[in-house]
Amino acid sequence: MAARLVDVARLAGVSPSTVSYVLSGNRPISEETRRRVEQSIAELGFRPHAGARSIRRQATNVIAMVLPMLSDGQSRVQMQFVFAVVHAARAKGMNLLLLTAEDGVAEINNVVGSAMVDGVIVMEVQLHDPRVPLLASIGRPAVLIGTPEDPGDLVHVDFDFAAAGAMCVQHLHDLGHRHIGFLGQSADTYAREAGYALRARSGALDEMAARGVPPVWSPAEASPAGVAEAIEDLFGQDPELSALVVYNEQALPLVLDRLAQLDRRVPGDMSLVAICPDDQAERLLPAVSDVALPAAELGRLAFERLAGLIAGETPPSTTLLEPQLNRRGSGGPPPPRR
Amino acid sequence: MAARLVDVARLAGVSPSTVSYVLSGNRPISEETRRRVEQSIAELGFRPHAGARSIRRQATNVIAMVLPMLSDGQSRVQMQFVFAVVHAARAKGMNLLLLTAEDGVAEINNVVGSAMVDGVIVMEVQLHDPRVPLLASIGRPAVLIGTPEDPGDLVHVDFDFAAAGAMCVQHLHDLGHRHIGFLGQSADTYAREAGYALRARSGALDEMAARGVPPVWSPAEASPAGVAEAIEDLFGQDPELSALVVYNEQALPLVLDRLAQLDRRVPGDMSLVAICPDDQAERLLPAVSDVALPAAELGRLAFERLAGLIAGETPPSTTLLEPQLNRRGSGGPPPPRR
DNA sequence: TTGAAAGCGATACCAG
DNA sequence: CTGGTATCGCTTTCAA
Repeated sequence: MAARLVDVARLAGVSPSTVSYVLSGNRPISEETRRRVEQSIAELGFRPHAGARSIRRQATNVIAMVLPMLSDGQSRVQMQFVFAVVHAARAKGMNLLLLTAEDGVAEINNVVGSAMVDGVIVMEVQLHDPRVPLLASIGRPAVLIGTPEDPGDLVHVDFDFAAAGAMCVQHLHDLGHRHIGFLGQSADTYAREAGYALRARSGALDEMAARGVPPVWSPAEASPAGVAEAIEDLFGQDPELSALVVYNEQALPLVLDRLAQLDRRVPGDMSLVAICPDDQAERLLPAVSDVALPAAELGRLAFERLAGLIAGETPPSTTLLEPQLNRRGSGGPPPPRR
Repeated sequence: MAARLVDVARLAGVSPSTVSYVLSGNRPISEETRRRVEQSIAELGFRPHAGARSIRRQATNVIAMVLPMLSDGQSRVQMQFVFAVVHAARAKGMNLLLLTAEDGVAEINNVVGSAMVDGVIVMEVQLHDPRVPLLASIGRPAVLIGTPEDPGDLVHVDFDFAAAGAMCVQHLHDLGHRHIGFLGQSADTYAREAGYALRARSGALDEMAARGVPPVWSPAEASPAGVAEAIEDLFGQDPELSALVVYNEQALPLVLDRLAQLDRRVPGDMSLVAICPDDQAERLLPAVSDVALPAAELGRLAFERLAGLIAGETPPSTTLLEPQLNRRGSGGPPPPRR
């Protein structure tokens, strides 16, 4: 039922190869012939069969992206990665296949092994990630979003989370704060060795240490109870806390709520800096100063690196986006001693 | 480099057809032969070439999902659709190809026309959606999430937004409220005739009318300023408002913030019911009563319908999930007259 | 229970 | 500038 290339050829009165060359542009075609062929293609609504094509070409024009584990649409950041990649891919006429991390290594093997995709983007890579050696060994184009402990030669792009954490502390310290807490991701994020979480935390804690600020931190679940607990924990460690670095996009609004409940005004009693997507910090009350997490940019970048690899280029194996601070209403000088 | 079927055959000392039959199970194979073949497959790490396979089979085992326009990961609901579909698909060994709505009808045509995918799921269908007639005409398996004005025979799944809107009003009215406002989606959502937005709104407004409640509503942008404006607008229309139906997941936290700013306590001064994903309402302070938007379930359902169509079944062309109310802390009796 | 061989739909080399 | 045809990797009929 679907028209095939031979049908087009017949209708246009040319040979199949000619039609193929009109399609690919790999050989000069007379104006007249091209017109007839294109006319026939339109008339029949012909589309080259992707599968048939992929067997002779060495490519499918499809790339795969591996979603993070347990992903039920929780995190905005992850979504932004995905959307940025789809859009970048579609803009270049490529298609995106989504894989879930649950089946992990096996699924990656499947889609690249069966030549379904030309390359793979893996997000949420962990410090010791079994997918990393796999990707290294299959030797097909692959890009990591995130930095494993040992990336080998694998191309990876990342945000400099350590610098981001340090920058937050530095900002608050510069405002005069000498008692700063770090409110981080959920405990199990650290447990599974998510690089971004570990690096942001140590970036912050190291900077605290370097500046003589007592290093205080707590993980936090993104629920009212979890946040309340984390904040209590932080104050327990240092009752003089006058500033918080929050790296937990989901918990951020709850942190504001909780501080309000505790009658700590932001920024009057407590200053805040977050590491999170910029539009998210901007929308809060008060708008929160942040080190913006450039998720969309990272996604776009990851795609570009992958496209480069597929095209046979040799992109830089490491790219680290530098943090930038956006000052908003949530930071101020520490309150006078009570 | 990648092992091919013939390589397996050679190594196992059998003919290619035998290998193929071992793979497909379409013909009895002696235990001994099967063992040798499977051994060879494992040894060579052989995976059948998906493209080559798709040209003889009538299927690719891949389905496409069309993302909404302008989607930058804004909406949780949309994400949940996507994740639900990927997971459902992966669980059945199928793969998901993501398309963006920007390239619209053309891209759908491309991927199904070129036999890249066995079927398509379209989300965020609008009342008059050009993709609907297209899908109807190509006659390939397709499922809509959402209900266009004229779905024809197209299989679609949806949440009963009209009933949801009505249920919210009913709940508040039953609590004693006689002045209820509806705070909806952004103005342009209505402008582009998003079915869910229009139906939820008219469900609510009709129910208000039926109960003698003055029908009051306002669209709202999901920003502090937008929400402030919408709330002012609502009070301008009816200063006696004691309850709000909020159908705007992104604005919901901002509504709470704004009411707090205006010194209206929830639920003391103002009752609230939201239409939004349940976990989102649950996480607020106070936890918000809601009519849960079953995004994940809709996504799963959409996939199942599509899988049915691909398998040659004839699933019901319409499926409407019924709303359900979750009572939480944000609803109470109206305050005594001031 | 197995093998030989004819395709599937498009591409690209070899000729002209 | 164009045509014939081998070929890609797998499936499936036909034959044994």
